[in-house]
Amino acid sequence: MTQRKSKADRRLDLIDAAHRAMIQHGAEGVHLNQIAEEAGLTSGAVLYHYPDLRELLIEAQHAGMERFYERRVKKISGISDPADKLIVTIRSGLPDGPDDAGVRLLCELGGAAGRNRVYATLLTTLFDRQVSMYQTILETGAAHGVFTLAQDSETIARNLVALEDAYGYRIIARHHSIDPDKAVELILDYARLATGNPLRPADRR
Amino acid sequence: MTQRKSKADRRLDLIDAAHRAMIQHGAEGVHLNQIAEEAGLTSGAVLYHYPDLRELLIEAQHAGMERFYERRVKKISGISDPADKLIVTIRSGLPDGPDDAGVRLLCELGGAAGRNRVYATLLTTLFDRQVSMYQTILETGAAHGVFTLAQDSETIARNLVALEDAYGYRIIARHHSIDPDKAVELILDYARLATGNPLRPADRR
DNA sequence: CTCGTATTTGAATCTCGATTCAACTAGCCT
DNA sequence: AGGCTAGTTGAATCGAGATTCAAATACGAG
Repeated sequence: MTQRKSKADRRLDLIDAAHRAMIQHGAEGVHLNQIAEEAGLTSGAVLYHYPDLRELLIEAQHAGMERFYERRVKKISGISDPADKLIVTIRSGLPDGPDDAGVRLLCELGGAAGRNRVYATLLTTLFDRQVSMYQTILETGAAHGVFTLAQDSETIARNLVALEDAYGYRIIARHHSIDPDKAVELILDYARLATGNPLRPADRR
Repeated sequence: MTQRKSKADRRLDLIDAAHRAMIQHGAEGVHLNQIAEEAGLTSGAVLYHYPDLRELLIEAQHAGMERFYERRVKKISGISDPADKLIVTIRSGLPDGPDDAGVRLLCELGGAAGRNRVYATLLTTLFDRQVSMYQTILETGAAHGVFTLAQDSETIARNLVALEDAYGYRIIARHHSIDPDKAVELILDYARLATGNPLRPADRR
């Protein structure tokens, strides 16, 4: 028999297992047995901890989203120059490539949000948090005089997050001429107009 | 017994029925019986025409996408002023509201595209066609001297389509402060920077 | 009008995943 | 050590939906 764990520990394991299973089989198409296998348990054990599967799936989505956001925050935390920060932030919001697991899951959620209010709320919250993140960067840059905002910071921030989202979908769908680098370039083209800053990526200065 | 139809006619009916069923039950969650009911037939009859259900679903998605695109083309076909045309085009790419059936289906597809190459291709094609549509408008406007493009037309066009897509998702997810009007405003804010044209919506001139 | 066949039905069957639950056991408590 | 209990198993059951197919029938051809 698999090693036993406390209820709390096991639930954390299961959230993780469900997350991995969803990435492989789709947010909505995932099966109980796939989650059980991913956790190294049987379906009965999963049900013991989560009699309602939907609850587990929601927690797993929530965790995945949190992870995505935290990683972005961490990546930019050490950067002080607003222009650099903006560039790195844009890059960190895009998938690494068509197989980026985290972003793929977010895309799946986007599709389900039309039918599922909980997912819709999760995504809306994530969107708003990302907007705030960008707003902070934009306003800091404006205060330091490196950005000259052509529009109010909320408008720019929303458009930046929107562009990120949309190009994420394109990359996941394997658009032949839009890869992560190209997407960064496209988004930066907007950011340059909006901030009045040339925003040269670090490796080209 | 339901009225009999020729193979070709019935297949058209079924594509339509599948489209309606997908809108109600989700692009991937839809069931054979739901399609049959929508078509006024039994499941056996559906299978008779489409032994492989996936083929029907793909054709239905294709049809839905075509319809979406054609409607946009029609809406802007009578407009000659490039600024007006741009504004109307932007509006026509957004859902009417959270329950807009056509756009909801497209959103579902976006989620599935990560796992399904056919859907990915369909969406990529749609994206590129929309980009071309915008490029034409932008370059016509530039040629007439009403637009002063801040970037090459492909960049602007791609960003416009991307913004449209992303705000479509937000609207479908019922973002509390982004409705179709607000989304148009946000996209126009970018379009103004990119075209150098004030782009006043018709009702405010 | 009648035959022949393409289309449709509906009931039987199949499939597969969810759900239940009695039995089993790992690990804690005393 | 021995018992207690929470966690886990696995086999049985359930159920929803897909699939099959013989029978029924609408409709066109001749």
